[in-house]
Amino acid sequence: MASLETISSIDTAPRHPIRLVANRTGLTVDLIRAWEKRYHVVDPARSDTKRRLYSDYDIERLRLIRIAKQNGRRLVDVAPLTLEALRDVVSEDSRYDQAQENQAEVYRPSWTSPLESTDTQDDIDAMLFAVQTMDQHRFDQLLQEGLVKQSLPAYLETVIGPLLREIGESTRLGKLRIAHEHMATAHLRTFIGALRFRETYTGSEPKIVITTPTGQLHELGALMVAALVSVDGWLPVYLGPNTPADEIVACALQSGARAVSLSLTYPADDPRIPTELTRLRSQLDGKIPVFVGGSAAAHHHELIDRLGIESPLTLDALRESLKAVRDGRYQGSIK
Amino acid sequence: MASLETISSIDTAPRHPIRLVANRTGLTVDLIRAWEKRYHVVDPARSDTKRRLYSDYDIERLRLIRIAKQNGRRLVDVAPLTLEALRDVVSEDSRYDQAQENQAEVYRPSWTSPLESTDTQDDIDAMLFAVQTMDQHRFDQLLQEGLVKQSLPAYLETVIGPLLREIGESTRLGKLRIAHEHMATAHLRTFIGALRFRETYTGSEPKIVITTPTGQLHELGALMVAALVSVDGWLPVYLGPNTPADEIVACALQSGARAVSLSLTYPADDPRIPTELTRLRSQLDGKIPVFVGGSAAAHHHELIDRLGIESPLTLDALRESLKAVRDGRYQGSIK
DNA sequence: TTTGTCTGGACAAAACTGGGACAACATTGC
DNA sequence: GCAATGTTGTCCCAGTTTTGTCCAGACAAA
Repeated sequence: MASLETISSIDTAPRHPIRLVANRTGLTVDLIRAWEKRYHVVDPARSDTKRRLYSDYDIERLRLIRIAKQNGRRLVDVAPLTLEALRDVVSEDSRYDQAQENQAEVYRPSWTSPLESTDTQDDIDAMLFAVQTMDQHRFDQLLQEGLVKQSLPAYLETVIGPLLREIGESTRLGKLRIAHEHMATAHLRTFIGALRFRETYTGSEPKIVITTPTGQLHELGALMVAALVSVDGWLPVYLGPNTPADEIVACALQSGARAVSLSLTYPADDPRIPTELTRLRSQLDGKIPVFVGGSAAAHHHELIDRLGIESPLTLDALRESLKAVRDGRYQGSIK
Repeated sequence: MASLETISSIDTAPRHPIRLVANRTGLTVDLIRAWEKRYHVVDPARSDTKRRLYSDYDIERLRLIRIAKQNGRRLVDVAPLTLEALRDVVSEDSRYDQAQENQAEVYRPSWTSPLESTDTQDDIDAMLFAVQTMDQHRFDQLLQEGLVKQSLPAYLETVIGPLLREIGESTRLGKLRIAHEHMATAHLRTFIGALRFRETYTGSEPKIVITTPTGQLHELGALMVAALVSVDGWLPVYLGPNTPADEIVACALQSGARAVSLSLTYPADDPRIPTELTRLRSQLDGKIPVFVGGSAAAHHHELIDRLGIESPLTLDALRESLKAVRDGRYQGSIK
């Protein structure tokens, strides 16, 4: 295996013991050995006392295979694939998977496991418990672990989003203290903020300005969008929350952005929103599309339609629209 | 005075008995000796009566090795590593999914002199320029590079702090737009927030609650403190900005924190500050010291003194006071 | 005196290895 | 539908390596 030509820059030097591989991939030690025994999923080098020694390349393979399985692939099918082929399979699944998420239960083949949904709910519950017990360290750990199991877009949609809603809800109902919510929010701000730096930038990516308009102080939704679009080859110009329309325009023009994305959450009926949106749309070159999302976007449905602003209903819909923009296929308000 | 920092600011003077080392690292005395016997993990100096005397350097090594083991490394593999190599291994392991693409080629223009003599003001100017040109990517790059040149505490004190002040000042004078400031602030929020995860935690660190009181919406100062104290072996419970006194108390008690730190910046004369501070001090067990810092702390000098709240003038003074608390040497308001 | 540290060695628990068994479940063929 | 077959995660075993703990007797510190 050491002679495998690797296009990617992943290190093939064998050095990691099996326990560490288990930690990183979320697989059990037994399972890693079983996979090797049955399908030669990996073929680790050995120490002088026959201990298995894995390379970074092996770990990445195992991680991807785990995600592929989570998406319903069979081990037999994915085991022989190269790393590149695995990447393709996984990224393809992540989108298809989410599209199905929004469809009727009936059509769902058995392999889009009940396991997955209960599994993620378990994860979220565990995170809520960590928040409730003020265990910031555990909270971070759970967030990191969850990310191993699926692709970034799927993770944002199925874990982070629901988690944010549940934290908000629990605080409103008094199940969590304000201090708990503060802690969780502050930590998520750091965590989500770091997500987009998992991607590598070449400098030639199209830019997108991401923020929230005046009066909207909650930035996590916008930050999620920034992480999300990074995956699809955008370079976010992230401005944080509460940016006046004029400033958004100035920023978009100066940076040469190809799109603008806003997040609306709370308060939903802020009277400044219509003013700001109108102002923004009118000052921007018509070629720069504006996207609006977040739970409060629905409250301004008519206005948004009238202004010719896009308002995708899911993160996945946003991704698709942005791909059209990026590839030059965007042509005004589609809807 | 030229800022010639030693590569690592860790003291190599041998002075700690084995018991203290065990307490600080969470290892048993027997184990420390066993590791030395079998793998020469450390090679402590000896007193004239053959007692082992460990340096801060040794302690750091042992701490890291313990964490490496928790991550699944084998003792045989990590024992021979240098402190720097250990740091790399550990931070790689605990943040395995954090893409480290910082290996980008460093083409250093001929006009920049060698690393040591580069003036920090030049760095800050370059950062300001990146902000002004909305070059977020470059801004991030400069931040990362600057961090390599010095220790984290020194970096916060000499680069990040001044940078924040200059950005604020420039915005007020109209040299920067609000959009620029937003971009910079949002990015720094992510960057500083991630800093404390350069450190690794064993779970046995004393905790410190860090936040800003009601009305204080700027969190970067508090976040800097969180990053800072992580270096000295504290586990920050970071609550973000704008936390009511009652919630701070609840959080401190629930998490079993050994200290509380607040940051005051703007507005300096908010009438809620005295109320909140008084409330906080009176509700907290007298054994939990409260520290207040930030540019607005001076405005409340008398009150702070009267309440017996600590108000160290520099980040360094804060570190020292916290060390006293951590090692049980704290005894009420010292001043 | 009492408590803590030292050395060297013994011992036991934990972890890893190859091999195999087995139950849960999915798929296929009828 | 139902039975046969295939897939896959988990567990058990016995032998080896690695690692944590304990002990005894000598000495040092408080």
